[in-house]
Amino acid sequence: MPYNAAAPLEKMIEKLAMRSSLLDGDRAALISLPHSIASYDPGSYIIRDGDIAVRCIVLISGFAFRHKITRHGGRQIVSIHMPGDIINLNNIHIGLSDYNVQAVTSCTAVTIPVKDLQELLIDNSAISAAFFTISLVEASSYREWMLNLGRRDARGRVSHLLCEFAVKLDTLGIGPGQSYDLPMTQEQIGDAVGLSAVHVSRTLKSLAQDGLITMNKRGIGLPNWNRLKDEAGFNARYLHISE
Amino acid sequence: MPYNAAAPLEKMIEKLAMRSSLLDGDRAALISLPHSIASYDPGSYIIRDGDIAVRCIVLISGFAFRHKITRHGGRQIVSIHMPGDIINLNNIHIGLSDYNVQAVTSCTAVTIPVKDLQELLIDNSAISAAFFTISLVEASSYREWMLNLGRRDARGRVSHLLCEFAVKLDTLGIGPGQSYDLPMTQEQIGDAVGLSAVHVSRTLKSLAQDGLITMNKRGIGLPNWNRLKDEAGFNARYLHISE
DNA sequence: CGATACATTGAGAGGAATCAAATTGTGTGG
DNA sequence: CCACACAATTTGATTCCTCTCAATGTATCG
Repeated sequence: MPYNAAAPLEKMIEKLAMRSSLLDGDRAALISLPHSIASYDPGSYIIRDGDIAVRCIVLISGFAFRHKITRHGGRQIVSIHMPGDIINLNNIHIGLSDYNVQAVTSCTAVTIPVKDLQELLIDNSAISAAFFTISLVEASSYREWMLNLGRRDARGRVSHLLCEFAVKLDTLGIGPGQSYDLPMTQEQIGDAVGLSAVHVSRTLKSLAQDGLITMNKRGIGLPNWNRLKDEAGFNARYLHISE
Repeated sequence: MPYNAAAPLEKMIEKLAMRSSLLDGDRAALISLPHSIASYDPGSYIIRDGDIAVRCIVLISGFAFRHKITRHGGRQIVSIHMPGDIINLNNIHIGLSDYNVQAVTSCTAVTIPVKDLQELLIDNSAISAAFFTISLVEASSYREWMLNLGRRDARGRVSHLLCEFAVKLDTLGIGPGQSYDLPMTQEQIGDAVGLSAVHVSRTLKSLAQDGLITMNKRGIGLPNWNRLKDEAGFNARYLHISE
């Protein structure tokens, strides 16, 4: 059952289809890509800065993030990835990794030889356009994160991250929109928004006190989506989820 | 003289060729793209956040930057563009602009209908790969900027920007590497690295006092490239200039 | 029940923002 | 060549935000 065996790739295909219309033939071409399954423990590195990558890795379950580290040890998380994401999209055309990818939770992934993907892109312009578009949307997200890091205060930064998470989980059909499990420690949140873990704690508490969010354990509740969005200056447009 | 008339496109083609090997046929296909010339005054907007763009714009001379603005008026410059850059690469596949582009100096540009570019990408996989790669390199640069914004102090941020400028100008053959004209005000530098103009002034002075740079008017001298690189934690790898 | 990881809280220090003012640079026109 | 206006930079004083350090609280798990 080749089709069934390829079921994991469906998550990636759905993401691609969100970005560019794919015909049945395109889907079949994607499913027939040679690939294998890998799994990763929480905290383990999937890719290391400086690696030469020869396989593209598609996250199937779990969460992972990309990060970079300064010479002084400062860590910056640059993106957070969910099932269906290609966690090293750049390696399609650039061998050298300029970031680390680390599993947040237990992760399973599909790995595909870059060579095979490149050949597919040469043969199939629709799929090529879909991958290209994914990369352009990633860049859009990076721009919004830069705005967050450079020009918003602590409350704005944290609430913006919470908003983005809510919308992306909702798109995946994971969270109900009202509340969700945040699979990150406060230290990781801090590394994503350029704050210390301590200050993230304070900021979350402050947001909770003002009724913008509720918290229990790792769960985040969004009792007042509009006020949270307003605090964050959040506009989902940059995610280009539906045009 | 169709070839001559298309000379402006050469700048873009060189940048594409840096990223992916182009054959003579590929170059001919690019040169034959329909296009027209536009020019922009310093400070004028070339693209506005929210626009639906139907033409791609290739900078031929001058400098421009992309920026985003928060609800409270905070501005974040997310990238700085030089001759040969496509200043709205995302519009190849995404119509809606999520950022502004503003001319820093007087600029001339070539504009190409998106539709024609898309058709070219469908027909020519080598050119498609080159554009895709450009986008991936942009993303790499964004990641480095995020690290700069989130996890470096004022001196590190400013010196990192100066290093990036030096390397990019050098690649273009504009600066001699020892010194160059920085075509940005201190306010613009601040908006690029997430600082106030006042603090940029202080930081530049501090760098100059320590002998890392020299300053006169808009000119920046780099008397000690190694020490500056060290201060910035700069490693040009992320620019993927030569693999 | 300790061991460990994560979260909370407080005190203090420091970096950068803001506000305000002075200075310098740049260009224009008389 | 000077006077003027305007933009950009520099400097100082003050305030505020966030960090660091340290201590404590709270789960979770073997």
